[in-house]
Amino acid sequence: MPAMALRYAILTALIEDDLSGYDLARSFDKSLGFFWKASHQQIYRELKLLSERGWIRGTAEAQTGKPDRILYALTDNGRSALDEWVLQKDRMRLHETRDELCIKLYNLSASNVGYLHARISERREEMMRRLFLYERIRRNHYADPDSLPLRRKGVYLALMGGISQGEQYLAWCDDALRLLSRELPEVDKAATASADTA
Amino acid sequence: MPAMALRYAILTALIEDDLSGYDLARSFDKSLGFFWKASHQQIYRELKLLSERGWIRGTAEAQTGKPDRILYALTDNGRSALDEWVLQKDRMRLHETRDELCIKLYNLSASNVGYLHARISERREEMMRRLFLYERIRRNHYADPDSLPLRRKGVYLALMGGISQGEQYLAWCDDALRLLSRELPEVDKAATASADTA
DNA sequence: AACTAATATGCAACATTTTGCATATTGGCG
DNA sequence: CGCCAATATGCAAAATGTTGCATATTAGTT
Repeated sequence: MPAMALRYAILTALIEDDLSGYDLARSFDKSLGFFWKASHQQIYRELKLLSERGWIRGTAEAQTGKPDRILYALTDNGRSALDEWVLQKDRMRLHETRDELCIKLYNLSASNVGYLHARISERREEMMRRLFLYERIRRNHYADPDSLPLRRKGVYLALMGGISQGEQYLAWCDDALRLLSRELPEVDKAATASADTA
Repeated sequence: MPAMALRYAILTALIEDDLSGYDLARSFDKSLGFFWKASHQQIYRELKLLSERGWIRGTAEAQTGKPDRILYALTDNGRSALDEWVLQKDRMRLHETRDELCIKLYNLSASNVGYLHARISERREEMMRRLFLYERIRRNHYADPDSLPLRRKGVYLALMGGISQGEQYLAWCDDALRLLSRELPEVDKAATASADTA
């Protein structure tokens, strides 16, 4: 059987709560989604497969003020499939950044230094936003890690990994922006400076 | 036209040297490959397409002691396609870890804590090896970043990103291993301790 | 002389992810 | 009332990545 980590990410998301496809799509935009992204199409397709396989059970539910939705719950079969998967060998893909920006940096030149500076600034902003979110989750749910049940300690570790990686990324952005601004043509430099104070 | 970052990663690798498919496959195992991995099949397929499109030119070359190979060189068309791509909008995928291990951590339990501890140890080892490599490249080629030509400064930035991310990852592994060992059953704990000293 | 390893290239099938489109319901705004 | 936004679900095709196999050359080993 193939790797199909998304499948197990979905099962994992269903451990504590019953969720609809829509809920899952949104939760893959945060929390678990920090480590694994998925579009709603991937999720709906997978939900159908999991349902046919009997690993989850869907129940249609009428909602007031909104279209009906299907709430999915983990079955016993699904639960044990998940437990088995955790113990299965995974291919150790060690943090391949897979960010086009890195390749673009290999092409740094006078004609694109301004553009790349701007892209890194954007990423810095975006990471900042994400870190606020992480930190909020941490404060609200993981303030006292020692007192957490074992499973939540695992989630806590993943979260802390995300936070410290994010902080490292911010620091790198700052270094990169500093180096690049020294190479910026004077015109761009002025524009960037005024954008910073705006 | 689609993103196809691999295509441009290959062109980037050909900026300074002419390389064969085999050379590329190996260079995607280091250097550029820290940011973008590719199998030899992906590379050969792409080389053929790029060749047909006239962005690279392949020249068969007899070698003494080895089978013939095809050396590829960037053409002027390829060079300008690459320059244009750098300035094109990329989708900002912010460091999605995409490591199954993170999802598995969300499933931490007494029955898998030993297994997960072992997997994190492996990753720590692997990252250590990678960092040695990074550091060697840094010492040999980027010891004095200020004196580098502009393009190489970009490569330097990517490299430094890799190094500091790697160091952050090592620190996270240590934290995680410490937390997990406190949850290890006594038998496993003894086994882990003796493995450490071996 | 057969066997193994490294070099060097490639196809076909499959798995996975992304993109573009399509549809329906309800609530609020102007 | 018509339009827009959010909720909620889904198909089909294209792009991208992985796996398994196949082939050929040369060097060194058994």
